[in-house]
Amino acid sequence: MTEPAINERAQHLLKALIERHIRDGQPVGSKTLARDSGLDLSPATIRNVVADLERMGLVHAPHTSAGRVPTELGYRLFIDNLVSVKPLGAPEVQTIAEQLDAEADTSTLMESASAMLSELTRMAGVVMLPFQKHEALRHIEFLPLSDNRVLAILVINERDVQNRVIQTARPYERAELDRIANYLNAQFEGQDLPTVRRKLLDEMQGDREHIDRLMRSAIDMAQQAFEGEAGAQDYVLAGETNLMGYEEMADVARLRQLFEAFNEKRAMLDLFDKSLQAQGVQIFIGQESGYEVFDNCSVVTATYSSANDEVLGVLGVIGPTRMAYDRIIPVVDVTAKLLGRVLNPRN
Amino acid sequence: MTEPAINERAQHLLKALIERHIRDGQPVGSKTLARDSGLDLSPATIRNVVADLERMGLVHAPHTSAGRVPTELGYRLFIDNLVSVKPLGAPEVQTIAEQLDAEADTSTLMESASAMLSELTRMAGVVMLPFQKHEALRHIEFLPLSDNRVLAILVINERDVQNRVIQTARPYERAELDRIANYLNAQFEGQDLPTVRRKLLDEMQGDREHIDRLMRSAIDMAQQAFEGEAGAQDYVLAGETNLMGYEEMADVARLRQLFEAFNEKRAMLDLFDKSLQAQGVQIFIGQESGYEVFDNCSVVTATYSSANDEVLGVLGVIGPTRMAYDRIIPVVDVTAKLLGRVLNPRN
DNA sequence: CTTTAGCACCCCCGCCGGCGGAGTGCTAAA
DNA sequence: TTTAGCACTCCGCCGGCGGGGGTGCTAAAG
Repeated sequence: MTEPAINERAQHLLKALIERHIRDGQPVGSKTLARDSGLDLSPATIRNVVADLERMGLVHAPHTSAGRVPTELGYRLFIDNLVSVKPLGAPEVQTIAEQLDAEADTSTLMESASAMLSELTRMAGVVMLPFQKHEALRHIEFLPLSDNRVLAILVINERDVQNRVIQTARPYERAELDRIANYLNAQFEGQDLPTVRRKLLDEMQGDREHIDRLMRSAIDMAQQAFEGEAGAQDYVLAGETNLMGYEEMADVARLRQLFEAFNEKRAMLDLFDKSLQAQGVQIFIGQESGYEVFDNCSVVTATYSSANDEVLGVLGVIGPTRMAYDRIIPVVDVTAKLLGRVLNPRN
Repeated sequence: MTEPAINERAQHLLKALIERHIRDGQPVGSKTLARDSGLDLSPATIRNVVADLERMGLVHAPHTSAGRVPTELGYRLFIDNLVSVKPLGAPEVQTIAEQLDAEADTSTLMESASAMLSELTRMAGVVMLPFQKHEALRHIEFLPLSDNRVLAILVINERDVQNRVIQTARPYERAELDRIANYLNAQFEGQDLPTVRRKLLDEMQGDREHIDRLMRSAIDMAQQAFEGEAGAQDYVLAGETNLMGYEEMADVARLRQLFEAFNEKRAMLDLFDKSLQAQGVQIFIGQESGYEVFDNCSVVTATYSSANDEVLGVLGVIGPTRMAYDRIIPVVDVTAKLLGRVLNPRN
């Protein structure tokens, strides 16, 4: 039982069928297809071909004697081999570039990127926060609080400020904290966080008797300040409500699951992690994601990279599987490229 | 044409009707009401009374010869005069108190409060960020960035850290920035932000020729650092997805509008602002909010206050008008009280 | 005057059957 | 291999029908 060959003509018809279905959402029949496939074939012939496509699992009839609808497999083939991507026009690229304000701080930038994605695609836009692999410590500062607590302020990579409260064994004076901070700044400024963490660990391992009180305090505090710092992944989502506009999302129960998945983040982070394996645009169709909540949805992602081709993170959109891939793909692609470019100078 | 008097018995029946409707969501008929109103009346009598209630606009029949459903006016009367609030049990109060961790920083606290509200009520929980009326400047610090830009870090009220990038006329050295920060800290530490702003303005007005270069730079920078700082209101929302579980929210289009309102924040902030007029629990039923998006929804709010009865902010829940007010009201009330208590020590 | 039983009536809702439209698979001819 | 013809299938829509829940009115009882 050999698979029927999928010849040129069948591919062409599959393409026409999917494009048509993407446009109007209806099952596509042989007559319609005969009309706008471009090929000069009768409906009867087309029926034969489409029956083959069905046997191959590329299309599917919702019920006997209805037109055909693409299956996930059909979409897969379409995306891998058939889709003709429409490049974005220069003015559109221009607009995107302008929206991504190089002056803004990282999180604002992420937000405008995902807002843009959602606006351009009328679906939900997602931007995963960039990896902090190369977070360099810019500055550290301590402020005394009440009850043996100290507020640690870290400045990382030029302009990202983080702060946390740490517990100390005894109260510290302002002056003492300043000395500690000075020591740490002198020691570690400009180095990246993994390095700093490693060095701190080394210091700890060393003979603690032989290091002075100041250093010991400094190391203890720094240790606390940097801990838990190891990249808690997160993302910025925008335009979820766009998804409520699609009939294929009309089921409130499913919609709810989807939105809960957005809140819980697990599934999304997982999926976006996967798409880091390869560079460039990647597409997960329905079940391919491995998560039930994304049934009937596709996720189009792209990694964004610094000038030296180091992957900084990943962004994308999520919407119904029936989406206009020919337009979505370039939008995601271009946004990723531009975001990478804007983000680059700050590393 | 005088309004029919709403006597004791009619009120009792209205109460029973609304309680019943809240429980099962169905229109309530005379037979049902006769059974579980507690009064020993025949359905026929009840029909007469309920017809009066309808004339008064307190209940409404979805169609001829159907049971009755409360109107907004009916709910209003119910809430103002009839509802018997069930106080929370001590263990429940205990649980809430434990969830609100006094050690956490403000925004974490807001998040757990709204998560709690949404969990306890199975609706959406909202906590408006506390007013920063009495924000005291704790510490200010500057770090040089490239291109005549400076990163300003403000520590406010013990542990809230804010930062912004400011433009300067010329590049500054690290040492110079430190001197400026020292000057500002010496001058303003511990004072609240409005005062600081006013003093800065005064200094600006003064004869700029007679103040030295350092001070001038300091004032310019501080000016920039503090500007735009004037309380951008915001809130923390949790459990929106709970709302997707109610049949009265089954209409995706309306749901979408509601969620968009959550994102845009305008309507919500406005409504919460209104409820600051009075202390304690307040309830907006459907149209009363003045916003169409909240049709069929009720918003239950309560202000939370410091020990000296100064209102710090407001929190609440939003859900379908058909909600169990007897339970929701105390939950919101208690949460507000406890949040006020936890928040208090830090001012 | 109030309460109640009885009764006719009303409207919603779910169900069924018929019908038109769209599209299919098969067969046989070109 | 392609195509016309044809019988068939299924969906969606409409209208009719019946049952159930509930009402308003009337008249009698308290």
